[in-house]
This record gives sequence, C-alpha cells and structure tokens, in this order.
Amino acid sequence: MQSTHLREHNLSAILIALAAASTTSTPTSRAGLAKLTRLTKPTVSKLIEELVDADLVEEGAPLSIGAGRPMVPLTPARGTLLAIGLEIAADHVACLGIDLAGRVLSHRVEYLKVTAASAEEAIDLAAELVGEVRAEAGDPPVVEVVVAVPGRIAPDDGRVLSAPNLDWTEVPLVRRLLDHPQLAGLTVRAQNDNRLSVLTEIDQRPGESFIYLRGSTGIGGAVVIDGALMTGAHGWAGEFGHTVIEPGGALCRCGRRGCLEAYVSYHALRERAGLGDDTLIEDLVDALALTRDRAEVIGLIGRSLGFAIANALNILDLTTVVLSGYLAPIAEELEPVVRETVERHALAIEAGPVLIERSDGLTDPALRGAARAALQSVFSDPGAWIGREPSIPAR
Amino acid sequence: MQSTHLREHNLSAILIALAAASTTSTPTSRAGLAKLTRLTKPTVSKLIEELVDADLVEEGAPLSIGAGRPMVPLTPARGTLLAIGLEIAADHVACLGIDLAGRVLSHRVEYLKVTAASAEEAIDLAAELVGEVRAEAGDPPVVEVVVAVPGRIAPDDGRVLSAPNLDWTEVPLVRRLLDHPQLAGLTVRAQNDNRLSVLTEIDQRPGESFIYLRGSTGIGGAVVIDGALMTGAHGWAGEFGHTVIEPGGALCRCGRRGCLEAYVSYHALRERAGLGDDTLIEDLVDALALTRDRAEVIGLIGRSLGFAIANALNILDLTTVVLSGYLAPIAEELEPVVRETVERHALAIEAGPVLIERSDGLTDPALRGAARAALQSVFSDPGAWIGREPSIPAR
DNA sequence: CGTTGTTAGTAAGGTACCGTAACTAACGGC
DNA sequence: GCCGTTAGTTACGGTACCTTACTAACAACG
Repeated sequence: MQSTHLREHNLSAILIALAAASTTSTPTSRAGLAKLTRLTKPTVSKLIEELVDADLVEEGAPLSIGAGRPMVPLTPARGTLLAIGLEIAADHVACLGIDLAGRVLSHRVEYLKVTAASAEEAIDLAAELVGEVRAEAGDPPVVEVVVAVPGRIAPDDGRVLSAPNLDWTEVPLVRRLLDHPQLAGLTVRAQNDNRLSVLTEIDQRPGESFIYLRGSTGIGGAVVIDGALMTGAHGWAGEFGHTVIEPGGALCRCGRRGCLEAYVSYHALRERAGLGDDTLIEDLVDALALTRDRAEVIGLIGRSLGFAIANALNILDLTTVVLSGYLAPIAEELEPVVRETVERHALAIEAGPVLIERSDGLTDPALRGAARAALQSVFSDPGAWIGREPSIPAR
Repeated sequence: MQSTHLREHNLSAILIALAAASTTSTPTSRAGLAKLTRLTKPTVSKLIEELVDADLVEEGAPLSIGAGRPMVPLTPARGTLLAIGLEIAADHVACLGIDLAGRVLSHRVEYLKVTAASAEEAIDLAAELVGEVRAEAGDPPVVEVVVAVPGRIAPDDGRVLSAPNLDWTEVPLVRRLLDHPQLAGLTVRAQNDNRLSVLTEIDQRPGESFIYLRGSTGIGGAVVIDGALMTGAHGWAGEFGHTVIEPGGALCRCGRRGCLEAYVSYHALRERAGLGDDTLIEDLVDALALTRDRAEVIGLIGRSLGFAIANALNILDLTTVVLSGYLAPIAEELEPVVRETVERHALAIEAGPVLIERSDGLTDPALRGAARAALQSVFSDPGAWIGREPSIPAR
C-alpha cells in the first residue's frame, strides 16, 4: 500500500463508521469516531474537516450529554449528493434518489406493462424519471445510477442477457440509458434485482452472515458473509431457485427437473392451484388457502424451502436465514415447518439453533438497494469527492 | 489504519509476494517485487534490507538475464525459522518441520494404533517427535505448532471434542501438548485434518476459487474463494459429507439418512461390499472392482458426488472442483460421470464448463497443511520477527 | 574495445500523514 | 466559584514513503 492510499483508507473508514453509527440514532462526535476507528482525535479532526468542507459531512448543533464539553454531532451530509436507483419491473418503472444519509430526496413511479411495450419505451421512461428526480432533488452532483432488472446481466457492459418477466433478451440497457441527455456523463450500472434487494437487507443487518431467500415470480437468493455479498464466478452465487430438491421431480422453467423454483415460486404455485394470472403475488398464499387447507400450503412451501436451506446451511455453515418477498409475511407460519425440515437434514444444527427470520420488509427493496449501491462509491473512495482528488492515478 | 501499520502491511505484502513468486521458480529481484507490490524501488529496498537482516529473506548470487545490470535474486530464508506441523491419525503420529521457503527441514513418523493406545500415549509421542524435529533442524526459533486431528475441535482452547477414528472425546490436546518440555512456551493450535489438507491444495492454486472434496474414512471438504478458506459460523463450511443426496436414503453414521458420506466414504463403500476392515483406503476402489463391475463402482461414486457437487455449485457459483484423498487417483475415471450428473442439475453450467480436477496429490496433505498453517503468522506479521517488534500494541 | 542503451539497485532530500503532548473550550456538580 | 470531565484544537515530532538523481553492471553493436 502506498502512503497516499493511507489517507483515502482512513477517510473511507471514518465515513463508513459515521454512516453506520448514524443509522443507530446515536449521535456521534469526532471523539466518538476516534474510538470507533482507533485513530487519534487530531487525525479524525483533520479528516472530518475535509469531509465537512467537501459537503460530505454535516455538523449539528452542540449537544450536551452529561458532564464535559458538549459534542458536535456529525452526520452524513443531507441533500448535497444524489445517488440514483432505477427499477424496471414487469408492471412499473421507478426511480429513487437518496443522499449520503440515505434520506429519500425524490421518488417517482410510473406504471407500465413492460412486456406489452418495447424495451425502448421502458428505457425512455426510465431516463425521463431520472431527469425528474434530479430536478426535484435540486440537481446536486450525481454519484452514480444503478438499475435493477429482473434478469441476467452481462457483468462487463450491462447488457441484459435475458429477463423473462420483461420479455427481454439481449437489450443493451446501460448503453441506451447513457444515450439520453438526463444521464449523459454519469456512471450507470445494471444489476439483478434480487441481488440488489439483498443490499437493503444488509443495511438492516450490518456485518451479519445469513442466507437470503426472496419469493417472487421466481425464487431469488443470496449469501451474505460478514456483511459482504458473495458473488461467485458469474455473480449469481446464492441463487437457490435452481437447487434440486427432488431428483426427477417437477419440470422447471429452466428445463431441468426438481428445482426449488418449480415448487414454491409464484408461477409454480399459481399454476398448480389453477389460479388466474391476475393473482397478485402478495395475495398468493391467501388465494391458495382458499383452494385447500392453509396448513397444507404452508407445509408444502416450508418443506421445500427447508430442504434447500438445509443443503445450503451444510455447505456454508451459517445459522441465519432471512425470508423476503412473498415469503416475508408468512415467515412466522413457515418457521416451524422449515425448522423441522432443516433440523432433520442439516449437520450445523449440532452447533446451535438455526434462526429463520423475516425480512424487515421495507417496500421496494430492489429499488432501495439500487440507490444504496449507487452510494457505495462515495463510501469506498471519499477522496474522489474532495477537491484534491488523486484517487485514480495515471498509469 | 494507523501509520505504524502501514509498514507492517507492506512488509507482509512483500514477503507474501516473494513467497508466491519463488514457488513459480521465477527468480525475483527487488525491482521485480516493486512491480508486483506497486511500491517504489527505494521502499522495497529498505524493507527488504530489514527482512534480510532479520534472516527472513536470503540474497542469492547476482544473476544476469538479458541486458542490464544483473539482478540479485531473493528467496525466503532457508533454515532460519522452523514451522512445525503435527498429525495424529488413526495409525500414526507424524511431525514435519519446514522453513520459510517451505523446505522440509525434518520429518518423523511413528506408527501407533492410536485407538488401541491412550490419548496420553499418543500425545507423549507427538511431543517427543517435536523434540526430535527441532533438534534435527538445528534448533532454530519455532514459529508455531499446528496439530492436525481427524475430528471436531473447539475453536477457543483446542480441545478435541470428538474424533471417532481415534476414539477420542473431550481430549484437551493443546493443553497437554504444552505441558511437555519440548513445546514449552510455544504457540500451539489444533485444527481439523481435512481443513488443513486444503491449505496444501491452496498452495498449489494460489488465488483460485474451488470446491475441495477429500475421500477418506469420511468425506471431508472445503470451499475456497480467491485463495481464502471459507470458515462459516463454526469452522466447518464445505463439509460436504453430510449433504443429503437421497432423502430418506441410507443410514449415515451421523444418525440422519441419505448423506453423501453414507454412500461414498471408505467405511460405507467397504461395508456395503462386505470387504474386511484391513482393506487400505488407497486400495479401496481396486478391491471394489473385484466384487463387481468397475464401471458400476465408478458410476455409483460419480453420481453421488455429482449430485452433491451440483448443489454446491448452484449455491456458490464456482467452476472448479478438486478431488483429493482416495478420489484423486480415480479423478479422471470419475470425471465424465460427475460431469454428466452435474450438468444435469447445475445452473452454473450455462456459464461455461465445470472443471473437475485431481489434487496434485502430494503425500500427507494434512501434515503439510499443518506445517504450512504454522508458517502463516510470519507472513501476516513479519514485523514481529524483526528486532523492532511493535506488532501488538498495549491496550 | 569503447560507446550506447538497458536494467538493478542506492542515496539524499522532501513530503504527507499520523501520533503525542499539551492546551483551550464548555459543560455539570458540589 | 472551583473542580472534574469530556470535546476538540494546536504545535511539534516521527515515521514511512516518494521523487529525483545517481551509480553499478551487464549486452549489443560497430
């Protein structure tokens, strides 16, 4: 490591510690940050001064707690930077702008049957929403734009390889977005919506390790180790949807047999119960419970999930499972069934209980996650947002 | 990060880069290390000087390659430090001493039916071997002692919780070893033998990501991501032995049904074929081939492995599988069967071929891995081995 | 056989960053 | 009003690294 990088490293560490502390509603001072980061007070003071000058950190009014000189509470600056999340879903396009503090500056949703429209149309709409969000937020500098798409995305150039729910194949999404004046000159990245949803969950559970399962039209998932999303060789580690839970079992959309997704996804459950395709995902379980015993429905879903989870826990040796999407509202119902199945199959049980928890259920996790991902570059390299800006040395 | 740590970080980076480079038999100079670590030549020179003074790095005779001033080749020092690996296996106790360069300084094996003897006896023998190895190596400073045990180990105090193949339960291994004069004052750690075996494989594949499967009395395994061993919540991530491959299938030693280990471990295969318990692990497949068609044996093993591997690949999104233990010699035979099974079940296939490779098959991987693990602290904190030694600041 | 070009390594000085020690600021409690 | 306590600043010094420029040692070429 070069000594220039030391400064950037410490700036980043301080900003990250500050952001983490301010989500806990504990006011944080320079002295507090010094303890958290194990740097000395003068060092923190000097670095904080630069962050304040660069409008990345805000000072509050002095605040007295107990004896001693009152602290000057610090928070990530509000409204000075804009991180933009976009979401292109089957029935809507949405855009969310947040600042460093994670506060929503602007939010726009337009309903659009994307499958019925052309990709161009959806992308035009998305760009338009970006323009509106930027304007409403007061047109501060934009950090980055991250687009959530329900499909597979080429890691190199942000092409959408396939997005079945949108009827998209080979759409050069990022390139097309960059053609629009509202996004000219910005950094734009595309990511799978499920993977971005996890970021929202990671925010709620900083530093934890868990398996994330999201029930949606398909089954998405992810593996989080110590607060870091596992990627894998192609970026789809933790996609539990196509874990085989019954060799030679039900036919899956992917062409194989016995995948988890062939049993507990919205599509699979709806079709097997003969429900119409106007059934909303959030109403799925209630609708199923009308066609047969609710306990039976929960049992089917729970046992299928449990089997997939058991295998994952065996391989990963983790203890926490977070259920999201349409699985979140029924997490408490599922818990005993899943737990029983997991305990029958998983070795890790011997080490203690497996926790099966519901996602904190914030709305629009993919959209929030996208905006959150757009923020990331500021935290990992605040130096780039300060006047000096050596950050990327010429080579 | 504090500025004192910068030096340690860079010392460590240089030593690690040097060690990595010298395994590739490419002679490396100060200038070469400067390029590898992205530090400048003067910085590398100064740090290397300290490492040479501390006997951690050796200079060779100047070596001319092409034009320009000849380089001074550098290598990790040989014979100046001793890292000790111990192995306690069912039928022997072994001790290996290596230096920074990974060269074997001394090696001792004593055959002992550990199950027939007391734990005390085995531990006494181990300590004795350590004494002999230290003496033969010329009694240089000992870095650390790492003990490989085929069982589960308490992470905090190195107690062996259970080691079925040794008939051990609750043996305070590390504490007892420290009682012996040969190990007085040393740092001693215990680790599962399979997990240490992986370290030997990681050495051969620096920076790679792969799944490791080791056929032995049981089935051990591990997950390696970018050259780092995944641990999990309790340190047994990647223990594929108890992945369920057939719900409600064959009864396993662990009390559950359908585990991988109940099909392809030495014990399971031997017993199902009615072979005597004097069959050696390395002869297992040949012996099985006498009782029935060899293709059938390979097919059984391959399909079972393939199913477990497919699930793991789906979850982890990796592309390489390394077979070790008794599986290594038959890796080429297994490959088509495993590949076919994996391709039928694994999603990741769509991204390209899955590589099923054999371990490089060094003898005694667990013992080597233990010695290698004992070396680790030098590489991660060379500062502690240099006169200055601030390393662990008082708190 | 000297000249030129190339690469390895060293020397000297400067700079950036952080840490230490001591100080001021601002409060509560007695 | 004094004292103890905590927040934050100032001044200074040390450490580590970088830049620039140099020397060392070789190959290739005419």
